[in-house]
Amino acid sequence: MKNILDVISEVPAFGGLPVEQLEAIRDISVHRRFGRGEIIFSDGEEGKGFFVVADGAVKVFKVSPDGKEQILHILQRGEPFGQVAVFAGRSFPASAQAIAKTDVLFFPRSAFVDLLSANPSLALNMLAVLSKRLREFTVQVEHLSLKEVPARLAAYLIQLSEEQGGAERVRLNISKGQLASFIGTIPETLSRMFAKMTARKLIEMDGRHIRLLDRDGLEAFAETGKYA
Amino acid sequence: MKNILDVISEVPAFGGLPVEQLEAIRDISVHRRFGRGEIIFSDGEEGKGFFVVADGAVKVFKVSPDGKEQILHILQRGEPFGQVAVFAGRSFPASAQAIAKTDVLFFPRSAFVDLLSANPSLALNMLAVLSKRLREFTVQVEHLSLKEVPARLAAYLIQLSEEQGGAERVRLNISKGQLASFIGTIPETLSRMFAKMTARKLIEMDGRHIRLLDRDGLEAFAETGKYA
DNA sequence: CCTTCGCCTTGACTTAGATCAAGAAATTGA
DNA sequence: TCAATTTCTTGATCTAAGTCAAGGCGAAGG
Repeated sequence: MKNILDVISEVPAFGGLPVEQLEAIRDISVHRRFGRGEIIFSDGEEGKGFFVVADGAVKVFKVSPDGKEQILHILQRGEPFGQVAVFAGRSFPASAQAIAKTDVLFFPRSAFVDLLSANPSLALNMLAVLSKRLREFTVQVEHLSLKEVPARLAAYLIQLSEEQGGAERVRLNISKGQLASFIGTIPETLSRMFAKMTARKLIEMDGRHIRLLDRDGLEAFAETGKYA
Repeated sequence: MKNILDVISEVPAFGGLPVEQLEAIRDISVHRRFGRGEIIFSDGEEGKGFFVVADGAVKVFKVSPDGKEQILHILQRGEPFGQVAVFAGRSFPASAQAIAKTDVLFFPRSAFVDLLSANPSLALNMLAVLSKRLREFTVQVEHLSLKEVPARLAAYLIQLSEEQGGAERVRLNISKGQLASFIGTIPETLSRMFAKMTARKLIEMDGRHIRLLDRDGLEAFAETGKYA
């Protein structure tokens, strides 16, 4: 893993802070490492602090009594998770698991709250981060409730392409099974949708690589769920 | 409407603040009134500030292209809404409508951000409010994705009873049509579920009043969606 | 008091997507 | 490198819940 201060300075939530601030943040952080598949915390567990992904990737998810899972968020380098337990209610509202070998920084609650109290701009940054996550949730609820699976998948692919610089050829950063869980369906259904979109010449698939052949078609598809 | 300072002092987000603080908050607030059915803001619109319900009730919702709506939140007196646009991205992530004659207090962005900067404890309060809402969203996503309609309805009734002091007889504070939209279904389906739960002697209905006859049964139902 | 309008309920039917089952590919690790 | 395990795909079937259609019922106004 890189120098901790470098990692911290690249975290959006800590953006625009003076160096002394970043050093103070570094000084309260604790480095921890998780292997692929390791649980970082579980739904309902008491949270003594929150985390930032330094390297690797983490999924945050809920599980139903019969074992089906819904992924709420996939976190990459620089993204914080577990803050809800720090600012309200103390318990984690979902579970978190490393989906690759992962380095995280842990920030103990009280030390971090002290920093916040001394630092309005850090607090405003955190408000921005939580607000962004709330915005993402509104989209997730909208999708689950008002859109069908093909539309959710199309929207995901377009978003993925945007994250990867608008490339025509995108690479899934998670397995198809995980993707199914993220968009709120099961692998069988996802597989059928990929087949259907391929047949309609909207995409072309090669393992984890997907070529977006008809972005306008996909966008129309994401909007209405109907074939253009 | 009551004295503005009284309203502000009862807002959880402003809890525990000294009087001068509350007065400063009052001094930047703008009182506005909306009739039943009036739109307060629309999805995507630029947000110049956020709101607190002083009296009445507000729904925050998303609409699909074909007009179906999903309610994200019902807000009662003292609850803030529209903060996301203030702290991240500037546009409102959903629409808001008064569902009764409603008084709101409006807080302009920059004046409020100034207060936050000067006031770490106000910022911490806001972090707690946003975190609470994030927690609610995790439950909503879990319900939409992993539970069936009867389970979502049972969970809603139990929550409603808790909000009304654990009473056995609860009163719906929204119409059944709105309730359907809130739990992510349509009025016809909701109606059938009520009929089924009544037949199973889990509840007894009389207009907007519902008697919870078998709380354990409902809780089991909320958990598994199966009849105990 | 009766009429009207919005809200709710009930019935018949359709459908998106889940489940069950089996096999094919791909990854892992010995 | 090859066996083992996991992940993905495809087919057949099932089911929860949405759609369409028709009536009932209660609150609000003439």
